[in-house]
Amino acid sequence: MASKRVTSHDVARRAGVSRATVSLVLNRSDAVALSQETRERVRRAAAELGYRPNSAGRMLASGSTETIGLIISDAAILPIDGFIPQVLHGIGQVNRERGLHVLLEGRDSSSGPNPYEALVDTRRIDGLIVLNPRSDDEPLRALIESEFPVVLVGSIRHPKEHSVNFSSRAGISAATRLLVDLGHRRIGMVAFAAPGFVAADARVSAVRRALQTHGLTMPDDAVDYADFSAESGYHATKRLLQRQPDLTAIFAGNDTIAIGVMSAAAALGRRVPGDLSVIGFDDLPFSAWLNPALTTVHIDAVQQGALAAEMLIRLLAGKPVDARQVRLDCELVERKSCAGAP
Amino acid sequence: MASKRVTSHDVARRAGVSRATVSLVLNRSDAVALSQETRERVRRAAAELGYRPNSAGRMLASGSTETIGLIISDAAILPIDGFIPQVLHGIGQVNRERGLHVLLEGRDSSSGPNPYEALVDTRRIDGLIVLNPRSDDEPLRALIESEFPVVLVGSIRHPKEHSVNFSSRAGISAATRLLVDLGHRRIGMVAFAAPGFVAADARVSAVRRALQTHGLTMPDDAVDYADFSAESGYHATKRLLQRQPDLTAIFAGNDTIAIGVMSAAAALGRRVPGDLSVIGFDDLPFSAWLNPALTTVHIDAVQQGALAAEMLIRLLAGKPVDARQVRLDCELVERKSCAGAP
DNA sequence: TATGATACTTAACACGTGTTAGTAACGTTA
DNA sequence: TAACGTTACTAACACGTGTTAAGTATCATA
Repeated sequence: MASKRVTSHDVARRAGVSRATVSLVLNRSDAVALSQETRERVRRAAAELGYRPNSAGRMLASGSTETIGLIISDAAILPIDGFIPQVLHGIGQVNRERGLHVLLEGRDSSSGPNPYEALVDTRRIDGLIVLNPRSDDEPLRALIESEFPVVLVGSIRHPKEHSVNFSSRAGISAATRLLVDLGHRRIGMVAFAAPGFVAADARVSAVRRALQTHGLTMPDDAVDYADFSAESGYHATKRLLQRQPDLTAIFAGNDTIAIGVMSAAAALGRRVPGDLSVIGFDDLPFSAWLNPALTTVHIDAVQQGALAAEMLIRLLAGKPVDARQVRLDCELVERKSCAGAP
Repeated sequence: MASKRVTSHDVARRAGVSRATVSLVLNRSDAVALSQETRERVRRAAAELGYRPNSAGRMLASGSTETIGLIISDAAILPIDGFIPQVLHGIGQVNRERGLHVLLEGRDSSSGPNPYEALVDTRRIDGLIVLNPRSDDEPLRALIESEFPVVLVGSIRHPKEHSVNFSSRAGISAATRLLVDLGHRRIGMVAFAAPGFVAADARVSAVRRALQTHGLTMPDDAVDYADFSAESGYHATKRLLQRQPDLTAIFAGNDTIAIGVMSAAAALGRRVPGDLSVIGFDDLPFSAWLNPALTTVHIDAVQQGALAAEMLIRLLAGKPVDARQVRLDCELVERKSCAGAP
C-alpha cells in the first residue's frame, strides 16, 4: 500500500471526475463553479485514498516551494553559542504556524564562495533568512540587489537590506550607568568575535560611546577579542587582565563569553563581583542560574527570529513592510555579577 | 537578467545539441557515447548562461530530492539545551560534504499528531533523522515499519529501528566509582526530563545499576525530575534537597540541569563541591569554564549527529549498514565539582 | 421551438527535468 | 555489395501537479 503512490489521477477516478476538478476542489475554495456535492465526493475520495499531493509537482506547476532558506553564516558557531538556537526557534515557530518549511544551510570553509546559488538559482526556496551576515559578503549584496526576498538577522548596512537587528544603546547605556554608579572607572571589554565582525564591533563602539557620556574612555588596550566560545573568552580575559591589571569591571561580548570571563577571574584569584564586576549580553536561558547570577543585557532572540520570519513572509506575499530595517530594544537585567568597585 | 530563467533547453540551443544531450553531459559522466568535443561545448554553453537546473524538475523526473528531513521531537528544547545544536552541527557537516540539503522541522503542541506525513508522503525528503524520539510515538513506529529510511538520534527500542545512541554505562560507572571513592553514600539525581522520556529514564536507571554494584541504592525519593532548562533543574534540586537533606552528591541529568543544581545548592547555602558534589552529563563546550568547572560525562554529540547522517546516507544509497543500532561510548571528565563527602 | 444565459466540468497545455528506445552516419568485415 | 557493429546523438515519454479556454448540459425566456 505504501509502495503505490496515490496521485490526483487516482482520486479523480475514484470520485468520478476529472483531475482538474480534484485540483480545484483541494486548492481553490473560492472557485464557486463547483457543486457542493462534487466537492464532498472529491474530498471523501482523497481522504479514503490518503492522497498527499507530490510537492515537486506542485513546485513545478505553481512556482512556489513553500520553503524558506536559512543560512548560518558561520556554522561552527551553532554548537558553541546559545544565541542562534534561540533565533532558530523563533523562526521555526512562525513557519510552523504558516505551514512553511525551513531549509537549513550551514556555511563553513568547505562551502563555496556563493552558498546562495545552490538554493536560489535552483529554485529550492521562495525566500531567505541570513543569520549573522558579514558585511564583506559580496554574493549576499548582489542577492539583495537582485530583489530576491532576503531578510537579515543582523545587518550588513546595505541601504536596500531587509533586516531585524538590535539597537543596543538603551541596554548598554543602562549597564554603563550601573557600573559608573557603583564607582567603576577603569572598565574593559572582551568582544565576542574578532574585529571585522560587524555585530561584535558594534557592541564595542556602543560601550565606548556610553562611557564617553560619563567622561570615561576605554583605550584599545582595555579591549581584547574572543572567538565565540567560553574558552576563547577565558584566554582573552587572561590576556586583558595581564595587560590592564587595574580594571575593575568587564563587559563581556555575550553571555557565553561572560562564562569565560568569570572563569578567568577565578583563575587569577579575583572574586566576582567583589574584585571584578562582569556584565554579559544576550541573557541566555541559563544565565540567571550561573554562579554568580549574571547581570546582562537582555535580548529577545526568539522574537528576533520570529520577526525576521514574519517580515520575510510579508515580502513573499508581496505585502509592504512597515520598515525595511527593524530594530528591537534591549534592557539591562540586574543580577549578582556587579558590585561596588574595590 | 534575473527575470528570465535559463532552462536546459536554452543551453541545448546555444550548444547546438538536443536537450537530452545536455542532461547526459551534465549528469552522467559515465555515458561514454558522447564525444569530448560535444561535452566541452555543452559545458561552456551552460557556464556562459549560468545554467542551474530547476530542482523541482529534477525531483519530479528523478524521484530523488537530495534532501533529508530533520525532526526535533520537542522544538521547545532547541533554545534551552546545548545538546541539540551540537547534533545539528554534526549532521550539517556531513550533509554539506555530500551536497545534501537539510529540511528542519520542529515539533510542538501546534503540530499535528503526525508530522511525518507532511514531509514523507509529499515526497519532500529522501530520508529522515529524528532527534529525541519518544517511544509512544505511534506514527514514528509505523514509519519505521514502512521501511522508509529513518535514523533516530536516541532510541524508541523498536527492533527494526536504525539509531545512533550512547551506552552510558562506562561513563556512569566511572562517575559512580569516583563518588564512592570520595566517600559518598547518599547520592541523588535530577533527571533532565519527566518520567516517560526514554533517554532521561535510561540515565536514571543506569545510575541506579551502577550504585547497586557498590551495594548502594537510590530510592525514588532521591530522584527528582526537571524539564530541560537550568531553571527547572534549580527548582527540582530545591525540592530534592528539602526532601532528602542528607544527600552529599547529585547526578544532574545533563550539564544544563547541572547549572540549576549548582545554583540551587548555592541558594541553600551549600558549597559545591565542599558540601555537595555534582556530576553532569554531556560536557557542553562551556562546562569546563563554569564555576566550579563541571565534572561530567563527556558525550561527543557532534559525532553522534555525523554518524546518524552517515548512516542515513548509506541507507539512501542502498548500501548495507554494519549495525542497525550504533552505540557510542562516553567517558568521565574529572574537573572541580566533586570532592570528598562532608 | 429557438435563444441565450447559467452552472458545472474537462481537455489541453505548462512547468523543467531524467531516461530509454531508436535513428542516422560511418566504417568494417564477409 | 551487403550485412553488421559502433559511435553520436535525439525524439518521445514520464514524473505529478496548477490553470485556463472551451465545452456540455440545464433551464428560463421570448
